[in-house]
Amino acid sequence: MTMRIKEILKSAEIQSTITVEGWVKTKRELKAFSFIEISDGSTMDGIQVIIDKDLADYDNIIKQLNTGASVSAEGLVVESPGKGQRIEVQASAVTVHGGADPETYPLQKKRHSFEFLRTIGHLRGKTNTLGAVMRVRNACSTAIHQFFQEKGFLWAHTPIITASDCEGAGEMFAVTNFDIANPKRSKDGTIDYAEDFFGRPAYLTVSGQLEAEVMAMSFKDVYTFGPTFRAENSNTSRHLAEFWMVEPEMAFCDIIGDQDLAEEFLRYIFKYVLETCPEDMEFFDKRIDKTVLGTAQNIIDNDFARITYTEAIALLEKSNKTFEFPVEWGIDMQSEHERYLAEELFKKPLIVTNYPKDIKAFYMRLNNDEKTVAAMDVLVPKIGELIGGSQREERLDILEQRIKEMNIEADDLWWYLDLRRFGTVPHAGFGLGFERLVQFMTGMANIRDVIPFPRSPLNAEF
RNA sequence: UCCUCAGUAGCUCAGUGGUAGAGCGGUCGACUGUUAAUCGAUUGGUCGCAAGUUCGAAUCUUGCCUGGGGAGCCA
Repeated sequence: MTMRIKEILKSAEIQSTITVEGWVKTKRELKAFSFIEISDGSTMDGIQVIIDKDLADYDNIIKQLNTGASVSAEGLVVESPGKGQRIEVQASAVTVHGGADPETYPLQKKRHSFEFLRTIGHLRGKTNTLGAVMRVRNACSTAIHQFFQEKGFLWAHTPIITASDCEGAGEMFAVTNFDIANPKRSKDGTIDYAEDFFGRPAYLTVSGQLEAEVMAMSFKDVYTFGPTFRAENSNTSRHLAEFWMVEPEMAFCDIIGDQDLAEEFLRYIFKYVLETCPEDMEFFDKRIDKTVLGTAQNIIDNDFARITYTEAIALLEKSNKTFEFPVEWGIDMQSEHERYLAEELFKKPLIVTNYPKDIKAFYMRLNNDEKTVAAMDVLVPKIGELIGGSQREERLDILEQRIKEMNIEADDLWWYLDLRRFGTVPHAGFGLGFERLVQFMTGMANIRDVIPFPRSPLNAEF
């Protein structure tokens, strides 16, 4: 295997002969020779290759080496006399694998809008910004696994297809092998799901949490990291129909331990990415959002603010700001409220805990005041809710009571309730929207630009 | 789904009732160890789609489609 360009730029020895493989970023033709900049996605910078006019078939090769063409170039590594790069390659043999007609190749040597790049999703990974995004995204994934593995968490592969429609986290996509124009029907005309593949209605998962709880009851500390699906007709810069979610779940853990983990987790990831992708992070800070590096450092250096929901409402009430949605105890906080707290008041991530029970899910642990539950949201500037978690209700009688109050079908949850019958224990966990994390970290304004193949309403082209 | 703004050359946009424009890109040439090279010339259009008003519509009206921003829902 040949060296990646990142390695070549870092450690190729002067006067050694190497082979560069990649795609042409720019070509600059001079009279006696040409400069070709080649990149392979391993790093932001390309490598400069000099092709001398003496090279066999020079005119034909140069004619093909337009932006986007694929090429292998063998040559001698030399110190670069020009500014802007330490080394360059004096080509001795060049193979063009595939040209890219400049009349029709959509990527130009200039800035493109992200809206336009979304229309050429199959090519946009070749751009500086999307390249940097994908490398940071990769580093985030690695950091997540490394963080949990170092702590002894078990990576639990929770199902993508689920038959329980009681997860309560949003609209679901149906999964069926019926001919949807002609599904099997009962005598009364309704669709007969007993005849469907699973013998019952099935859906794409909206959360792996309930299954993660199952795994935590055997393995103590577990996490999920996989795709999640929401069918809401939601069109915003922070929603996807298919996104990746990270969900740790810890037995013998309360809401305080949950918050501690969330904070340590985010700090670890930011640190890892700053160490492994410094050029990409500098690029974001310089070209995308000037607060990127400051935000990262802020997370690494400072504790998150921690307040209760009740305190948050009090802060909003005395803020003297007029909100579109009026503030009073019991409301579900709106985006404008969360953003005020995170962006203006605290100017850093904050964790809000102990929300009113009526606005939270059935599985969250009821507090002693019997009005609030042990929920926690991590709110960050610009994104809003990055993490949502809770201590889970481990007491069977109270959980059954809550399920009844919220009119949820308890029969479907028999296995979930069994966890409280057989060796129940206080436990807690949270869910993190992976793309929101990448968005927050890179400063990218639209979540569709931090995933290679975004899925959103009317968008599944690539 | 709601509110709002937009859709004109490959890209980014100007043109707001009277002959469709600029910059970038592409092409050709010149020049130069260049680096989003530079300079000159040149190329390029079903003005989102459909209907309507008008002597005349990119421009005004209506409907639809698509995209951006915001909201809701959520991670």
